[in-house]
Amino acid sequence: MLLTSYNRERTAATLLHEAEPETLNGLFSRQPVEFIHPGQSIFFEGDEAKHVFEVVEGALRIFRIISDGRRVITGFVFDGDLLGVSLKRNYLYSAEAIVGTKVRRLTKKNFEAAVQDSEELRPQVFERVCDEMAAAQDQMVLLSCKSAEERLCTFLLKHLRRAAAKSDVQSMVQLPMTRQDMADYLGLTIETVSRTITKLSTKGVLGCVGRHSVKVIKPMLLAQLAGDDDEYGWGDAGAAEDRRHH
Amino acid sequence: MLLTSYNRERTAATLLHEAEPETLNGLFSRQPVEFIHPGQSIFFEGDEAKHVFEVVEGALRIFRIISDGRRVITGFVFDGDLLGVSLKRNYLYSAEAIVGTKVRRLTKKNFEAAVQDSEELRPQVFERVCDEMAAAQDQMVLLSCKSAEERLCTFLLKHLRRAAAKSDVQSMVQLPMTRQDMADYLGLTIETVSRTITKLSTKGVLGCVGRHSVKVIKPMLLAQLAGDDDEYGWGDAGAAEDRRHH
DNA sequence: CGGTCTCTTGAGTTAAATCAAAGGCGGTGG
DNA sequence: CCACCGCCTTTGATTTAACTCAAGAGACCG
Repeated sequence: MLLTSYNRERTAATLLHEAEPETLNGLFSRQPVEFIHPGQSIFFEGDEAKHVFEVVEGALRIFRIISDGRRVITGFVFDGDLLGVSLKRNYLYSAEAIVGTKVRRLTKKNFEAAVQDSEELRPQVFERVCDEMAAAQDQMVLLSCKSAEERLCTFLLKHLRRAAAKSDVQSMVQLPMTRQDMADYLGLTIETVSRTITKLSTKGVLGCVGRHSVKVIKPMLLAQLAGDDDEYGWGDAGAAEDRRHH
Repeated sequence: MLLTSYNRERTAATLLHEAEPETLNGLFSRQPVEFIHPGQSIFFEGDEAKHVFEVVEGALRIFRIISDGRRVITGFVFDGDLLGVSLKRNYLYSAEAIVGTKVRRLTKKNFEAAVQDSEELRPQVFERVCDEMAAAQDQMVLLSCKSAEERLCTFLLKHLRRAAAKSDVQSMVQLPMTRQDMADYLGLTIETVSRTITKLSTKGVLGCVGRHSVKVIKPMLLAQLAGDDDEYGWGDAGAAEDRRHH
């Protein structure tokens, strides 16, 4: 609602028989790009969910403010991600740019109409929603029982994989968000985040380069410290020790 | 895979033009009912997600076992709920009956075919998935920053509302799960759950009746202690105090 | 009625939060 | 280009809510 262009939008029918390979992101390709300044919001928790957004470039934080004024970040979205797909009537969270960000939008109505009519698009939406659910589950596991160090390592590992997938410079991870953002995302305080990063740095797992990027020196150790053991253990099933928390 | 009946199933086409009002649960109405004993699983994390289940009666716990043997319960499902809708290829969690439970199943293939072809069913699935996402978000908020007391009150309140919606006896809440289940769901230990319930009981908020049900005596106070302030505060916007955690 | 399993209660420990202050990065203006 | 200022981050000291360990009490079953 703070945005400038009230974009003229193509109808669902127009959207359809145009793009050749029919990708979800393709739906947005003719929409005007909107620039969001750092700290600016694209919608607020409780707003009517009128639009679906595609992030073209940049990064946003997705968060809720709870009764006592604290902020919980439920996720970050980056270029290529969609925002606002799995919502009924209202946004359940606010979305705010972390850095200068470019987005495109479609009305929810047009987005859904286009998806409904396409045999190709429907499974793509389904897949995105499933991924979102899986991420939410992982986050619940993290918040339920991981230690501060495990949380940070899990977080960094996720971003390392993102970077690797985009074939960026090996082992360099860009972290556009602040320490406070990480704290609010990981269910920790800023001090604990800072101390834990320092500790990982001291251990030689990683090296900080400025405030917003780290170089991962020992990715294997990082993965081990994350405590996921990616996909249930390494075969020694039934070794349910009596470990409890942390 | 532990189940007995390898049900003959109607085809998607057959499923469709039969039920008059076309509800999601209606899809399952002709499927055979399967009985699940307490502690028995209907599927395991990692299994190929072949079926979608409708819970007819009873209660199940949905959980993951993490590398060190601990269990994280990501949700409970009760009668009327569907299980296995928002999954791609494999189950992300195990599902185990808490008490004697009745379920019906459809192959994922048939379920999805039936849904795809129906203008009435598609939005119903979408709504269920949205509710699931919303529940996951709420749980993240709970795990991120709520105290033990707030967690328990939030949990009890949710179950109180369930009971109220089913027009059961006012203020009596059935809790079929064990204290350990609650602990694994709320990110606490069994001792903390027990102590917190005792404290709430001492305060006169509720009274325990046996192990598996409580009588809520002061529902308003319970809601207050849950710390949700259902939908961002009561108007005093901008009163972001300097409160931090718990 | 006795056994087993679950739950409660107590005592002590700990990881992370809180409170407090110093350090350093980045932007601005002289 | 450099000095200053503000904000973010780091580091230190202390507190605390929840965890761990341990033992006893109560519910439910045959």
